[in-house]
Amino acid sequence: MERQKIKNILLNGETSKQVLVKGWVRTKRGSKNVNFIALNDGSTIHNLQIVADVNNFDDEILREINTGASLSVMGKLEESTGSGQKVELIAETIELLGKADPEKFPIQPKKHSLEFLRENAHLRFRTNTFGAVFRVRHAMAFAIHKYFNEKGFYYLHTPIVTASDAEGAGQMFRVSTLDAKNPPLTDKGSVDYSQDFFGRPTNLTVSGQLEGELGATALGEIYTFGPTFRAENSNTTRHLAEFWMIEPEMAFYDLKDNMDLAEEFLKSLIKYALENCMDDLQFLGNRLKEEEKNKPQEQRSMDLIEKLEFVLNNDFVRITYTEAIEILKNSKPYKKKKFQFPVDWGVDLQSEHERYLVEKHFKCPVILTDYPKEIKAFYMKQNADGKTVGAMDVLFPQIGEIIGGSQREESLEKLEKRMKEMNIPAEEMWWYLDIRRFGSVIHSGFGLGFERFIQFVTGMGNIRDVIAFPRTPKNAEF
RNA sequence: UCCCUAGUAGCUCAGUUGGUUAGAGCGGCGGACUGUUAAUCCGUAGGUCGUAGGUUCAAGUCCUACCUGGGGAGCCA
Repeated sequence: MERQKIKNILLNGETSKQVLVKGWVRTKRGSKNVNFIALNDGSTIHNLQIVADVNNFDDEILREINTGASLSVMGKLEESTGSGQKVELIAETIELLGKADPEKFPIQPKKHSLEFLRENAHLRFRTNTFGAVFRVRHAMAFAIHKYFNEKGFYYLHTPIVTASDAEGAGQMFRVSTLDAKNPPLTDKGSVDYSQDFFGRPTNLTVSGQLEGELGATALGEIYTFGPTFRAENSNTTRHLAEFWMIEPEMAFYDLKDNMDLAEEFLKSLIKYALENCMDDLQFLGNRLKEEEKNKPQEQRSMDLIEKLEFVLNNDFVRITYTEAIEILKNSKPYKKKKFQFPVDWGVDLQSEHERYLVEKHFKCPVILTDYPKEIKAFYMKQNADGKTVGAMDVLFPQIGEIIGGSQREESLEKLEKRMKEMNIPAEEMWWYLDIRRFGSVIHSGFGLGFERFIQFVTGMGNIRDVIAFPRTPKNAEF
């Protein structure tokens, strides 16, 4: 007999039919004559209720059906006489596939703190919350590929190991096969990387963008979706040392095209989540409400599903950096000196400023554009005013910057000049400059932090709870 | 990296101005129960109070250092 998924049975199972299911026990309840087993197989957040007549089974096997144990159950699907579920499985045979010692299995049928579950990341998939998060995460990854594929973008695999350290996106992880205790040295006493595996210093990538531009200026539109590594000592709810990033890069796109794409892209993902993950989103929404029950009203977040629908149905606000500075200077917290950091044209916006704009002033996702060139990367399109560059950051409530992107400088001359000003070694990046030498075109792109986006969709407050095995400073367990 | 905060039973936490033998709920185990919904009821076991020093007649409680977690900031996605 073929095994059926619980999702399928709950959706369109026919009563009086013989079915076979396999899964893990969430709880077992019982009385003298009958035992109820909530079985979950990961296909859905919902459990299938198994009804076991005590008289039909050995005491031995019933005793070993504990939370966490795995079972194979065959029986007849029937309408449930109890409330809480439409159908239930009247067990005829139960095979205990794997025991779970109730004294040792850490996941109990009760509420666990997210901190505790993080320390049991290998088992936390077995909880409702993490089951929901990882099903949604999968759906979003799939929706990303679907969106770009339908738009004619090509999925480009940019390298994980890179020799360029000029990407300017923070500290990198060194990749080396040299003996760390006793590395070969040059005459001058520094480490001789010419003897290393690649014959030069190499690192894990901090961005696939530069290689992405090479692909885009031939294939037209590409995107990357891969792991990214930053060796920053960041200890926040929004940072990981290893995270996943989506980086589309498009030839012939100017900054406005870039913004249009970013907005349409985000909305299509949210739409996909609402259409395909409603069960899980509802659970996550309730979880969030429960968690925030003790918070004062004004600190509570909007209902998860309402929030997603709101973002889907409203245009993102688009303003320039200069306009944002004006708004901040006229704001109440600025006048009352509530901001901790200064607001002046030329300084980078702090999270408190971004939060004010998004959460208080506009109450809506905001795209900020045209930042001062001094606070942005060398490759961004230099605007005619000589002061700003064609950058765009998409700011979301609670998460902050979810997308960072720009139109890229396509003029070889201007780019080389800017690199010189910023002390970026042009010789090492000859390949990056070559696309400006040969058939240069305007082009744009952006990077979406996948985990930050999953935080937004699931309402999870800590980025470590939306990736299976988080890598953070001092933590690489599992 | 900086600031704040926490670490007591398997989990979540209480533990008074330092004072005798360290507490609860949940979970586990044993039993009861006519179909339960994180079932309920009765009983029971379970602790090097994060680690190392120090102050004191006396430290879970006070002090110092370190470790780990959480929140915030910076850096960024």
